[in-house]
Formats: sequence, C-alpha cells, structure tokens
Amino acid sequence: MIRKKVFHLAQLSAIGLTGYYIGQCNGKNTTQDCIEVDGKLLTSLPALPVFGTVSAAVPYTESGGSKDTTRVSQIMKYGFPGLDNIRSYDDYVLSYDRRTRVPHWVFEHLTKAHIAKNDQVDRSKCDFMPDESIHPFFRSLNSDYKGSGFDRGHMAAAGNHRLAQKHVEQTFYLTNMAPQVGEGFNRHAWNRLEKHVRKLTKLYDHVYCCTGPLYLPRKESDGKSYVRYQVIGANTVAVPTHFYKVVVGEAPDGTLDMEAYVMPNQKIPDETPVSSFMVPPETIERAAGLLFFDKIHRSKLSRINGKKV
DNA sequence: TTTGCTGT
Repeated sequence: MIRKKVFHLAQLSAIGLTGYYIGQCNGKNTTQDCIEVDGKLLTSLPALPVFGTVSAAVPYTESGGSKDTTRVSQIMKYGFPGLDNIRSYDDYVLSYDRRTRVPHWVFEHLTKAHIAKNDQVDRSKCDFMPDESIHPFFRSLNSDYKGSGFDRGHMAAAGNHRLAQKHVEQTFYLTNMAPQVGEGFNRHAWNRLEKHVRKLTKLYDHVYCCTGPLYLPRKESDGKSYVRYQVIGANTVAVPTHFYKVVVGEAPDGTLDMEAYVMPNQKIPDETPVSSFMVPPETIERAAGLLFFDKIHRSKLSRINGKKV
C-alpha cells in the first residue's frame, strides 16, 4: 500500500501537483480522512485517495501509449481549473466542492474512439452510487435526490465514456452529479449540448471538455443582488442556478478552438439553438473562480465561439 | 438516441 502511494505521488508530480498536501489526522472526525495500515495511521491526500474506487494515476495502456503517459495527464493536458478536492477516475477527473456536495468542475478528454458505439458497454447496468472517498459529512446520497423533483445530472456524460463498462460505471458516482431540472433541461437542451460536444470529435482529433455548476447572483425586488439557490435532501445538496461547459478542440494541424456555454438550470424551449448559450469564457472564469485551459496561451487559440481571435 | 424518473 505504501509503495503504491509513492508511485501515485511520483506520477502526479509529473503533472504539476507536488506540494499539494493537507493533513487531516487530528483525532477528531478521522473515519474517512485517515486509514490504519500495519498499525500506522496513514493520512489520505486530497489529490491521492487511498480508496479502491478512485485511482490517481493508472498508466493508460489502451492504445499502446507510453507507460509514462497517464490517462490523468492526457485529460488534464491544458491545466487544472482549480485544485480543491481532486478525484481522478479511469476516464475523467473532477474537483469536488464539499460545501455544496456538487463538483466544482469535471474534466474529460474525448476522441472518436471514446464515443464510438460499443456493444460491450451497457448503460442500463449502471447504478448511481455514493462516492465512499468523500467524508460522510460532505457526501451526497441517492436519498438526497429521491423525491426532490431534480434529476441526478451527469457532469461527465455517460455517453462520453464507451471505451469500457468500468468507465461508464464510474460516471455514475454521485460526485459526478448535480441536481438538474429533468424535463426541458437535462433530458433535452442540456442533452443537446452534450451531443454537440460529442460531434466535435468529427472535426477535432482531441476534444477537452470542462463542465460544472454556477451559482449566479440575481437582482431582487429591493434592488440588491443575491446568490440564492435551493438545497435538497438531508445532506443539503445545492441546486446550481446554471451550468457551464468550456470545450477546446485540437485539430489535426494543431490549431486550438474554444467554445464556452452557460445554460440556466430550468426548462428551455426545444427550439432554442445551442449556439444561443455561448458566452465569453472569461465570464465563466470570473463567476466560477476558476481558470480554464491556462496552459494554453490565448494567442494559440484560433477561434473562440467560432470567431477568429 | 440519450437523458433520467417513478411505480410495481
């Protein structure tokens, strides 16, 4: 176990997470943050979960890739939007917000192969499941969503992870969910946006997709602005007011194009085109407190939202 | 098609 942790640390150092360590063993509330191995207390690292459900650095051997290239470093090639409570799964990476019980951001890397039809993969066999790597105080449960009227909406879409049954199953962790309006949003307008992102793999060899919630202020009748959002269930899971997607496509000739979208978490008329939700990426960064694709010099971007820059 | 829910 200890050797394995050292390996993980070495792997993650390569992608710029060294020095990210917050100890939690203080004799109080230590059930999930510390683990006893061979009579010694091991402190879990936020970026390096010791639980079997998550793996920080599994070498990606699917297509003969170098053993030095981890799937995590492929997915996160253009930078981490933030570093709060990182969890990495076999085919996506997220940052979890303990306060809202909803992720800050979820990162995916798509290619044609990842979304190709695969008869070996069956979504109907998947179950929504709580993520045991999150402390119980901050963990969302199926019971929180039940009867709430909201869908358990995937941030990393199940349809983006068809390479392996294990990959699609891991998108069903509740760490990857946020309460979404079902009719007219998750099952319709938002779904259309997800399909649009998948279609980008026809134009680009590599598509990098970052998805997450927003809690936007709104001016109320007293003329002042407030951030107001519903919470659901015993664990008070936050219902985001909006969701964003920031997407970068890498063309065969190496040019990079970016698209950024914000959609309100509400019923949206069916005829509304996806393009009408485009916004300047900077507005999402300011609202979310995150920096997207900060390893890409903006001068290397050919287009933003379809316009030359 | 893909996104999910509720009721049995």
